[in-house]
This record gives sequence, structure tokens and C-alpha cells, in this order.
Amino acid sequence: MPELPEVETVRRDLAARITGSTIREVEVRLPKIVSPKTFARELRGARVLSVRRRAKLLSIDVQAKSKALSILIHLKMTGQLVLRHKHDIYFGGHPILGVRSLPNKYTHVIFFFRGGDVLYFNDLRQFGYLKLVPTVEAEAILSAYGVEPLAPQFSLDYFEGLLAKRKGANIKAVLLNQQYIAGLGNIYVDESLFRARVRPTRRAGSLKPVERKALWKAIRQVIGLSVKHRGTSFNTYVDSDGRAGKFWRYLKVYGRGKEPCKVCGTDIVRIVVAGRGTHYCPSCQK
DNA sequence: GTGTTTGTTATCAA
DNA sequence: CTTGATAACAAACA
Repeated sequence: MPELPEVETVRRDLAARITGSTIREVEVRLPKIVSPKTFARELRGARVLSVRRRAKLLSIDVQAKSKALSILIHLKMTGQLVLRHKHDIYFGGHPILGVRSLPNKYTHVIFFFRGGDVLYFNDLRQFGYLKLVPTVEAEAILSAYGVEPLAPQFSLDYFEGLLAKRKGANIKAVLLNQQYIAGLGNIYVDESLFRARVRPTRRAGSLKPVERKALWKAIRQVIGLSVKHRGTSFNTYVDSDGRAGKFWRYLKVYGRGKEPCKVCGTDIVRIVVAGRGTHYCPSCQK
């Protein structure tokens, strides 16, 4: 489940490797994943100018012929972008996807760069997408997202104003909404609420000042720490030799239903809030 | 065969 | 029109 830290990790690795590279060829194996139909043709010969991220959306900005284009990529639940060199041998593994070599049955798009780098877009569920748009259009799409939690714009004032404006909604629903805060997903919302000792069922307007501040700090801490650890994918099957991040070590509640709270020992509860599996400690969180 | 998984959007009620 | 909640959707696997 790639959220902000995972997508940011991908962005950094990609930016370091492919900025300035030229796309030699694009192979689309599953046409429904990409748009428009001219995707591969338009990108042939294009040069990568930058790799950006807003919320959970990646933008690979390229100069194609005489046009500035952007490849918008959303990994959704199970998408992967894996960069290898054509001479590499893949020893890592991602057991749930059965990845032992690339490309594999979940590889839907392949970018071949001059110089031998190969970028694979894999997606077991096929919910992710790649959309090629003029860069000016990409700007509009990216700017529609809310503030980045690690940016200075995500101030305590902004957060308190947001909670006041959405006072009637579940706090969890507010945190998940990408139009308000960009990049939080189910894992980091549950983890942030735990650290702030606030139950996910609380209404946004019911948080006391000390709770609002604690939650604001928790969001920045959790996201910052996870970015530092290259994110995580909650999945017990992820091979530790693969590219999975290490933040799973710090998870306190997500996916720990019926397991003891690491702080007080009470069993973690799993309920559904905002239509999502939700985990919290009934003792620590009020 | 069925429940489970989540980000996003459509839809509906108030 | 606004707000909030919920359904639906994408597809595959244990």
C-alpha cells in the first residue's frame, strides 16, 4: 500500500537514476493501464527532466520532440516501479507477487532507456495507471491536492483550521482526504492517531487543543520517520532482501488486531471507520 | 466460492 | 450548494 513515504522513496531513487536519461522505447503489455493510446509512440526519444511527487502521485516530466509532457503514475494498492539495468540479475524477491525475475506476469509497462536502464511497472491488481499529459495539465492535477504534511504550509494553524471546518466528520476521514492533507493513507493515519492517543472514531471538532497539537506533531513524526526508513509495505510476505522499507518495525497498531498494545498490553481492536480497516488501542486512545 | 485488500470517485441523504 | 457517509470499482489470491 504505497502512501507518501513509499512513493517518495521511489521518487528519490528514480530521480537519481533516470534524470537526464533518454527513453529509447516503451513497451505496453497491458494497454488499459496507460493513456492515451499514443503513450508509447509519444515517449519514444523523450528525455527525462525531473521526477516529482504530490501526495501519492508521481510525475515523470519529459521533453518529447517539441512538447513538454508528464507521465503521471499512480501505484494504487499494489503497483511497483522497479528500475534495473539490462545486465542485472534479480536476486531479490517479493513473494506475494512471485517476483523472481523481471519482467514477469505482473509487468504491464516497460521503459527502455538509452544506456541500458530498464524501468518496470508491475501491478498485481491492475488498479494503478500511467497517464501521459502535457506538463501544464499535470501542474493543474498536482496542485489540486492538499498540503504536504512535511511542508511548512502544514502548520498547526492550518491543521486546526481544517479540523474546525470539518468538525462534524470522523477525524480519520479528514486525515484520509487527499484534498486536505496530501499523502496519508490507512497505515499512517492509524499510526498517527495512536501516537496522538486519539481514537479514529472521534469527530474532528471534538479534539481538545492538546489533542490537536499532538496529532499534528504525530503526523509529521510518523511520515518523517517512515520516509527516513524508506517507507514500508504492510505485508508479512515481503522479502527482507527486496526493496521493502523498514518502517514496519515501528508500526504500533496497523495490522495488529488482537495483538497486545506495545505500550499498555491491552489487545488492539480492529473496526471499520470511513470504510477502512481501522486499528486502535482502546486503552491508550481516548 | 468467498472474503479481503485500498485510493479514489460517484452517489445519496440531510 | 454544502457536508458527510457510504457504495462502487478496479482484480487477484488465500
